[in-house]
Amino acid sequence: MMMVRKSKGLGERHQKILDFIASYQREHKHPPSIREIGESCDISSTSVVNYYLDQLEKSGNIERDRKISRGLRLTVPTPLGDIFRVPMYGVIQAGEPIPIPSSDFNAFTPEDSIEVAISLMPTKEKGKDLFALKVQGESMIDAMVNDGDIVILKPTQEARNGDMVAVWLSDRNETTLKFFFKEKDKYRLQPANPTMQPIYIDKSEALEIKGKVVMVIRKVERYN
Amino acid sequence: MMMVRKSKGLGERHQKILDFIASYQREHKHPPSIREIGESCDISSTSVVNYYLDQLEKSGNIERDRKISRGLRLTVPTPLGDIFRVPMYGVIQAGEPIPIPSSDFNAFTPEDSIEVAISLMPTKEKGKDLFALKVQGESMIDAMVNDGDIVILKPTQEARNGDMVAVWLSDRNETTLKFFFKEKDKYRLQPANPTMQPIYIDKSEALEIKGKVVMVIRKVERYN
DNA sequence: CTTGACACAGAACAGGCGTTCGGGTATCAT
DNA sequence: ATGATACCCGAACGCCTGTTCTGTGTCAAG
Repeated sequence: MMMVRKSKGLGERHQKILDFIASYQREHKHPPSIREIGESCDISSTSVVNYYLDQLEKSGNIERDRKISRGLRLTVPTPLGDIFRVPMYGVIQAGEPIPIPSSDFNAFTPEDSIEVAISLMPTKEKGKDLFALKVQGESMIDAMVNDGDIVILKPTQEARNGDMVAVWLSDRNETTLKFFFKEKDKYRLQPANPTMQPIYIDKSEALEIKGKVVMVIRKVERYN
Repeated sequence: MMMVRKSKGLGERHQKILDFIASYQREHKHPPSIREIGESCDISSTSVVNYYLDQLEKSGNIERDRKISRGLRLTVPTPLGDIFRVPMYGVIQAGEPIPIPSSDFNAFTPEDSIEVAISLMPTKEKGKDLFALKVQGESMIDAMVNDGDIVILKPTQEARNGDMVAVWLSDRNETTLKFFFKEKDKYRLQPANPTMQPIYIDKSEALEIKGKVVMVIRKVERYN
């Protein structure tokens, strides 16, 4: 029978070392030395630290530049704090409902995500629940959003006046992006294009706010 | 009279060291040592490298952790390789010419720049000469570009058919963003909004292409 | 011409740091 | 009991690296 002294994968010691590297890196802007890891994790011998680092490297948790001082870094969690990864959940188009993320945390694949510099994020909208959709079709030109644009949304069912929202009008079977205003007995949906007229939705009509638009990104490719 | 051996600020050597640190960091994921800097920049003595690093630290270009191997990092240009810094050169609006960067390298202040994740850059358009402009006014709605949007441009005087260009029509005293097509005896400037009609510019008219639009970023704020 | 700031070289020092080696001590299967 | 395995210690080795000190040549100012 196999020995089960440690739960086969990462032991407590491994995790502690990983955590220390991350926090040390945040604080000092550079990785710790072997001896510093040892002190922090109550390991009195550098060889033991080295022993664990070897394992962490084999298991893919860290990378090491041998022979180079402090030449180790975390691989998995992308410690670089300047970038924000937003999962891409699909497309948004006029005739289809908006694919919003399921309530539980589904592990999103990094392949299907886009990166945004956090300095570009508006108004500290840095909630971890943002998601992105790719615009399909030219049905949202009145929102100044073109085919192929990427819209970044924050899932919400409520909106404040002036927010740009993604709504599903089930009566009309239509998805649209508009600025949202609640008025006396109706909702006013104002296109982003100031030359275009708003549409009014009676409160009796179904209006499902699916998310708030935070950002639009357009990679300008060749005209087709 | 003052000595003018070096142009008072950062000399050529300083810049070379700064560049080397950035490229080394990108490649090795950790900063270079003093001796590595020396080899790369043709400085045979570590003391001279140290001498320059001291100056770069005093001038605020780098930070150093003394006594610690490779304990230096760039402060200003964000050496992390996943992000791209684009200088912001001003505003673009219909009635004014486009402020293109002066041909010589003018040191841009990081305050007036935006960061873009490198993974967002279209089609390897990662030339170092990109610049950004903030759109002022609602005169470019036919290009699907709204007031407050940020356009990222690549300076050029020529365009291929289908490129989206920023042009200055001196006859009309107008700046505009359009898709560019060269036809028999005229230029066709096609709005991004497919519901709008193109305008035609006779080749006798002055048409100055100032740059190619690479990307448009819109931070969606509250409607005003 | 002298002075002094400046840019640089070279060497030496000392500590930082990764590496390695010989030796321990548990736990578990045979 | 015995060996295998995992875990751990301490010390030594030696390169890596930042630091510092002495010296040299240049150039502008007094």
